[in-house]
Amino acid sequence: MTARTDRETKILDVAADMLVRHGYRRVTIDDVAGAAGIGKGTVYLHWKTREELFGAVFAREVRGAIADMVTALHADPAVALLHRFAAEFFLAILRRPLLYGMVIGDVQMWGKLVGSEAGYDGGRHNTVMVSYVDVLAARGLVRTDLATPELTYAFQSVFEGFIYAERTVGSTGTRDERARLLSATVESAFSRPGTPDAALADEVAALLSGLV
Amino acid sequence: MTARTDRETKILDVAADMLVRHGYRRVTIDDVAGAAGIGKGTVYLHWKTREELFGAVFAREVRGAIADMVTALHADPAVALLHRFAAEFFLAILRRPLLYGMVIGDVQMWGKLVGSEAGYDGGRHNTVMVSYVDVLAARGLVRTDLATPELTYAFQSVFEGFIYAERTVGSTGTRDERARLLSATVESAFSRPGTPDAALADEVAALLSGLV
DNA sequence: GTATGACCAAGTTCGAAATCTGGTCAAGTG
DNA sequence: CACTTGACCAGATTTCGAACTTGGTCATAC
Repeated sequence: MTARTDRETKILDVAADMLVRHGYRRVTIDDVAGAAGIGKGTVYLHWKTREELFGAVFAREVRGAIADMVTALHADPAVALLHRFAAEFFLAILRRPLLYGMVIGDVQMWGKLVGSEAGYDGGRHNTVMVSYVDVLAARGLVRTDLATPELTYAFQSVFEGFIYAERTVGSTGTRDERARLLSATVESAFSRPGTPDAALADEVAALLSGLV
Repeated sequence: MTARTDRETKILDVAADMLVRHGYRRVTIDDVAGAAGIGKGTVYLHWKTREELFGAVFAREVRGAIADMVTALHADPAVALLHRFAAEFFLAILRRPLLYGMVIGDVQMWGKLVGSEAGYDGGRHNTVMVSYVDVLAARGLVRTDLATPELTYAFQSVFEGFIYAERTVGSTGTRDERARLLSATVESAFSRPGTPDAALADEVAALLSGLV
């Protein structure tokens, strides 16, 4: 059955590539099948509709970014700190044009799938972020004068502000420098000193994995 | 000549109202002239093109928001502090649907005028913000471990992040509470303790007025 | 000198015909 | 028999010219 999985991977690779290059509207199932070297009907053995196929492309991007975060958390538990987390996540998104396109709502790229929760539950995302911040709060790693929901809202606003600002060409310095700027901003805005251990990193990684 | 100015005001009032209600595409010069009780040709005695008319509507919104800021600065010099400034400006924008629509790039509302610098110079806006932050830096009212351009970039990212977050319905609390949350975020992220005097407030007001 | 609305060219909308494409499934393949 | 395929079709999309709308002008009216 691994041949089937390989084929699935191949189709998603092709679809992702064509999405980046031509955008949702212009990519047909025939195109994808052709470029993958299979018949159109075969695509439908994997996904019931076109929307589901592209939803799967998106879901894989999300899984990739989360996997990056989990890896980073294992390599260095300090990534569990809100400002380190922000910088890593920022880069994980910018590294993936399709993910970035979805976050900024690029209609040319994602067509009607923008903000359609295609293969991803935005409400769950929010819940997970609140839980994460709550875990940090319990360990005194974030400021305590703001309730967790407010702090999470503020953090997400800051984070998305930096993501959106990437569109502006007049950006300062390199992408890494902007990640560090985000980190410095989040650190002084929300973080409190402390050193996370592996257990905390695992807990955060587990939370993220719940986003599958 | 004041009759002419009155008429201009009337036309802009009508055009602004129709923009909010129907959006750029649906508002014709005939509509505006009709609702203003004048002939179509008369509109063209004030602006050379349709685009210029709506650009003037936008420019007036900007002037209104800046006037609010100048008033606030005079009423309380502490508004010159970055975090106070952020909260005031945030509310000044949200108070004006047309301005808010332009900031978030509402194409339905502003049509092709979104991001077209219609009657407003975005580059100048940036320059002014850098100058403002520089003034604060010179007085030790913001953190000094970041260069002014970086600090300004970070501030604007945070600010716009909170503006964009307003679109999300799942916002916490009231608009004023979110303004205070923005203020608290900016304060700990960028501000340093200090009390501005009237001279500083005037200086900042003058900078803003340069944006006409 | 000032205001107007009939007028016109350029742009937009409309509708029907032509084309394309998501999704199915009978036929083909190994 | 399990799997794959592409011809096929209905519904969606595009095309294209005709009908209509509207930005902008200017001769006329006041």
